Amino acid sequence: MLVSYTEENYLKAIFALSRLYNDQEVSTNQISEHLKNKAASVTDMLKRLADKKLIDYKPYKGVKLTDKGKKTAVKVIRKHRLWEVFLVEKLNFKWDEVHDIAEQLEHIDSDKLIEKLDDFLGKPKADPHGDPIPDASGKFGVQKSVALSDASKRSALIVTGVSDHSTEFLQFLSNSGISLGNQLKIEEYNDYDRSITVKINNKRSLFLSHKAASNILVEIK
Amino acid sequence: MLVSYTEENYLKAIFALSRLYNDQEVSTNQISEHLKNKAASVTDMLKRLADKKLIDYKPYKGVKLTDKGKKTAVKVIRKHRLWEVFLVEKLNFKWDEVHDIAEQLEHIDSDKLIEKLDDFLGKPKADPHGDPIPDASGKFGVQKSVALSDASKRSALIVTGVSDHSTEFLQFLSNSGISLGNQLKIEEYNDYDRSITVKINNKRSLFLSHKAASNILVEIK
DNA sequence: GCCCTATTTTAGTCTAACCTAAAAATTTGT
DNA sequence: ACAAATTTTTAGGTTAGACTAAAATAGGGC
Repeated sequence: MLVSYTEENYLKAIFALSRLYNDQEVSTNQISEHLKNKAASVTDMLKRLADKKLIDYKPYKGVKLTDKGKKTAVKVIRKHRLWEVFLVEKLNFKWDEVHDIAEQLEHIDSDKLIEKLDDFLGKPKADPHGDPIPDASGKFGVQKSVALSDASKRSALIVTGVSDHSTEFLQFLSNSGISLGNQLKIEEYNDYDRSITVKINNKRSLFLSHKAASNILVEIK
Repeated sequence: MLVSYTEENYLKAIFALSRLYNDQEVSTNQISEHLKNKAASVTDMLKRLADKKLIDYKPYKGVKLTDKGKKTAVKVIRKHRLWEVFLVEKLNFKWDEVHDIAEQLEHIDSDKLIEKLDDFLGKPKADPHGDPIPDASGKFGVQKSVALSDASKRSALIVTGVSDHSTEFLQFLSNSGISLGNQLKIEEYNDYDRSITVKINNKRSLFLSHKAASNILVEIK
């Protein structure tokens, strides 16, 4: 069965949101904010996706992707990230220019094309933003930790370690309420002094200097 | 003003048909056959394209592209052919596999992408089928190819392209052992059904129906 | 010039994907 | 526990782009 451009975007949004919120059910409003359309339109589409067995949908209770829906979403993500690598490494785009173009290219429908592109690029493991590229079977490779200051904005992150082991820093973390295993999401990135605001476990917000952020290690969930 | 995927396909069809028929007005039926839509749907779309000043449309009298429409059509053709070069030269697709994929890629909307792709490919002058690639300003290089069915007997001819890009036809050519750059010479011309016999590279002889010959483009050596 | 045939347009439907406004269900606060 | 606030769904409308069936127009042959 064919999945439209628009349906793919909904599946991708649901996949991203469910990762962000600990694999919980995703609500209609979350999707509507993410895609910037009205909640009523989302309900409409959810019914269509449920008919196609791409999601499990119980009215008022949110949605989850089925295996079929997850497979479709992951494939779109694979295509998106491979195209981003192509744009940056082969066509010399800057990493912050490629998103909108990849947003279009990700919907090109040809399995043979994806695999040949993957070969051409040398089977890269991550895109230019550091986000992992799932393999042809849909598996994401093991994550390598990066500094929080280098992490990409849209992903859900897990605190895995620190690179400054001083008592002062560890105390600072403790006072700030950050500990190993916490989930972080970058909310804002200030170009001026490279400070950031993060949300911890989807609850509190916290301001962090670049210095602090550069010493916190995270991996993409 | 934005031009949709579907509108681009209509403009491309009108451009191709008007070239095929000496820049005359293109009829509703010609377009409907070319795109395999019903004539009523075509009329519908012609009105929309006329509203957007992409075509000149007089009911019952056929259509012509305006300068704006021609510019849009040529840009789509440029994109299509550049992507075909990419697919064949970089991703190692065979020349008869690329049409359907390029048909999707041609609608990706980013001027910067086209120009960077053009640079990456070394600003090619023709696609893998021998069709010329217009430059960024929309100019085609000189083209003097004619249909094999219209070529004169006895001259040495070089295969430069095809006018039917269907997989079926390209496969047929491949099976018949005809490829770009081959030298052909017309040996016999049968008035009854306008079929011909050609000699390929001064070696093998091959029988070709008028239909096949009319879709092979050659230039006089 | 007029009839016949082929082409083209009009009129009315359909579906996907959006929208607004109103109703229904759920969650929250006290 | 129940009223208020929030979220979600329903109902009904819009647009692009397709369709079928019927009406209008154009063009060729006599």
